[in-house]
Amino acid sequence: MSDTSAPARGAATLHDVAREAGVSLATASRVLNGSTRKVAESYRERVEAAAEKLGYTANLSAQATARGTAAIVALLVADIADPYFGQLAAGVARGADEAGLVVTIAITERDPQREVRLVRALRGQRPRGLILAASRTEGTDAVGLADELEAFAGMGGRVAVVGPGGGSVRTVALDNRGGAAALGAELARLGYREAIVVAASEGIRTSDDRVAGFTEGFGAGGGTVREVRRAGFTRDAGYETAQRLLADGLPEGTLIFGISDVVAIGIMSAIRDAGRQVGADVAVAGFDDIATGRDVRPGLTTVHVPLEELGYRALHAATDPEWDATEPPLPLEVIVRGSTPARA
Amino acid sequence: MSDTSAPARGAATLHDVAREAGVSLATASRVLNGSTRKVAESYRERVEAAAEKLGYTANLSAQATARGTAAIVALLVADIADPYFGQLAAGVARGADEAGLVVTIAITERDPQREVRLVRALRGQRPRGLILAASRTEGTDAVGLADELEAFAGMGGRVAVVGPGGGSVRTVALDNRGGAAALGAELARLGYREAIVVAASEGIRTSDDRVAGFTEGFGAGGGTVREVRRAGFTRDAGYETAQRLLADGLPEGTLIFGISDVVAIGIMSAIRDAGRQVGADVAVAGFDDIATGRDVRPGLTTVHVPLEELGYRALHAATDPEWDATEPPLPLEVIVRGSTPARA
DNA sequence: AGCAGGCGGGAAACCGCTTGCCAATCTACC
DNA sequence: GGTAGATTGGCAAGCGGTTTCCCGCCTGCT
Repeated sequence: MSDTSAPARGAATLHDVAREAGVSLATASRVLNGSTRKVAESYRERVEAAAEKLGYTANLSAQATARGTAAIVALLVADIADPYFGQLAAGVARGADEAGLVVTIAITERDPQREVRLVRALRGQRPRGLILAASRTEGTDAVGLADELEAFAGMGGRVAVVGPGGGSVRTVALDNRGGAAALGAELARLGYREAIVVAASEGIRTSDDRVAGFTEGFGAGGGTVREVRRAGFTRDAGYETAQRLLADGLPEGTLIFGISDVVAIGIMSAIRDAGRQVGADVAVAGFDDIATGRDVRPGLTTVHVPLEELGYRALHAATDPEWDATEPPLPLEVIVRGSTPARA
Repeated sequence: MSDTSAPARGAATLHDVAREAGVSLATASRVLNGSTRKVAESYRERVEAAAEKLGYTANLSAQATARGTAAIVALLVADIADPYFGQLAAGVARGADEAGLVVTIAITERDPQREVRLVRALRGQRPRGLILAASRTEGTDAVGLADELEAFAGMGGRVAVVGPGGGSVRTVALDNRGGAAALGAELARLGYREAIVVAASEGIRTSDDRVAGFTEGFGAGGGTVREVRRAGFTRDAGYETAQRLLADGLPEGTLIFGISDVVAIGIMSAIRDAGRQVGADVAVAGFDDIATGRDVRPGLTTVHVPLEELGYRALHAATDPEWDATEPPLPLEVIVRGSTPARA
């Protein structure tokens, strides 16, 4: 089908196109890749025809080498199978598509060491920007992420972190603390008085902020956080922690706040598997509002985070030269569903 | 922190490293990037020290330009927020990481036009391989995907498609038909006699195969597929279709087979929202065994597809020079959960 | 001691594309 | 009709690496 005058071997190069069109390399380049210089209509047509005929596609690597920067944005997530990151990635991908950028993705598996290695590797691509969406741990970061990021910034790349940022990097803020406080307040209003929080380990900002916010809001409403259990960000961590909690004996009417929806859903499953009832018996709340929260029964009470939009914004933070740092944080919204019925 | 003898501007280049180490460009290249040629230990050390000191990272674009091929594998999915693709992508990412490849991802949004455009764009990266995971539509493909893929293969790239493949491309097979048949048979055995299938539009191979297989297996067991409703592959499509189905009147004991878990979960939600019971009242089954299927109640009966492994295999199909096309397809397994209780 | 052969460093060509600069052609105005 | 100025091709020098040769030097064998 497409064997017209097949280039000897491999892809057609700009050279081939130029020759085919009978113009110089420079002219062909100017026609095919955005250049400010004008090219006469007749030439332009010839070049375009030749390119079409040869099925020419610019070699992005060569282009990047010549231009010194690649039309790439790198995305670092903890786990792409996690719906939280999936939705976020969708937003990033949409923005990238609009901006004509390619997105490369890397998985940290929540391992800080790995994260540093990956940033270093991605740096090699000379991407326009780098989006860090893996939950970052606080301060010290003994392993040198900061250095690596600095190096990246030093070569002209922009770094955007979603979630608790800080420092010089651009941050797409998420008011974890405020959202959790609102959730806590609402739950206190619904009549809950005792809560257990299933969080990630201390030092993970996202987790810490949510715990702090929740404690604050719930406390202000007259509730007490009886205990903070440390788990992880996964469904299974939630499941297992809840199992232990249940084994220890969980009075009716207790509320469990899972640090994220994924965790909360694991908790719900454990409760049901133990023969208890989610809702009136043991209430559960989460955070993020991932799609699944609508489909479990009872529905999961949570704080809505516009994940897709978050990713979209992160993309822009990581690529727009003039990014408005003052843009207001995305609004979070408490969503009450059946997993936390009002207490009598 | 890292200001030793900061390169004038931008990243350190191999040039910088060579100069710093007092060796030639060639030697530095040989030390830092896999070369078969040996370099004396003393030189090697000097170069490595220099690289370390300067925080050198090879410019992948330049490397790709010089080598003619990039250490990249491109992944095309319909929707990265969909857990099916998320898990698949996780497998791809794992394999890529092991192989030292970077993965770039693109979203087709299930639009064939877009898909062609994306393949063309990705081609520009000269990736080692391309993984097509977006459900492909049958035959004709008026828009020229085949040509585009051929062009890609022509320049030395490998194409792997997961799911119903065919033609010259490498295929990571999934026995949709057999799996669905097994599911149908099992459900018939459980006592179901009437089923409604909620599928995607005709022409989508994955959907067609599952419908055919299910009809076959269910029929062989004595059941009848009363109707095939056309929807899409999304949760909402399932939800809405089920709503209509319910409005039309759904006799107790009916079984609804959703073409994928995502669809089936939408169906379950619609049933419950309509005040009916999932299970004894209206039974539901899906296909894929996404993680969420465990957490809804009742649990979703489905066919287990090792998605992560599927992605992992796809990665290899798309990159290994000698890929064993005869490798047996991944085993599928029917998983019966509460959404399809045995009928009296 | 003499010579072949292997080892390994370095110069330079090249990968595909961009872009600064030069020069040729064209337009316009006096 | 001549000349200044504006257009717009094309040449060639990069961009940061890789890799082919070439060649000097060290071994080892006779």
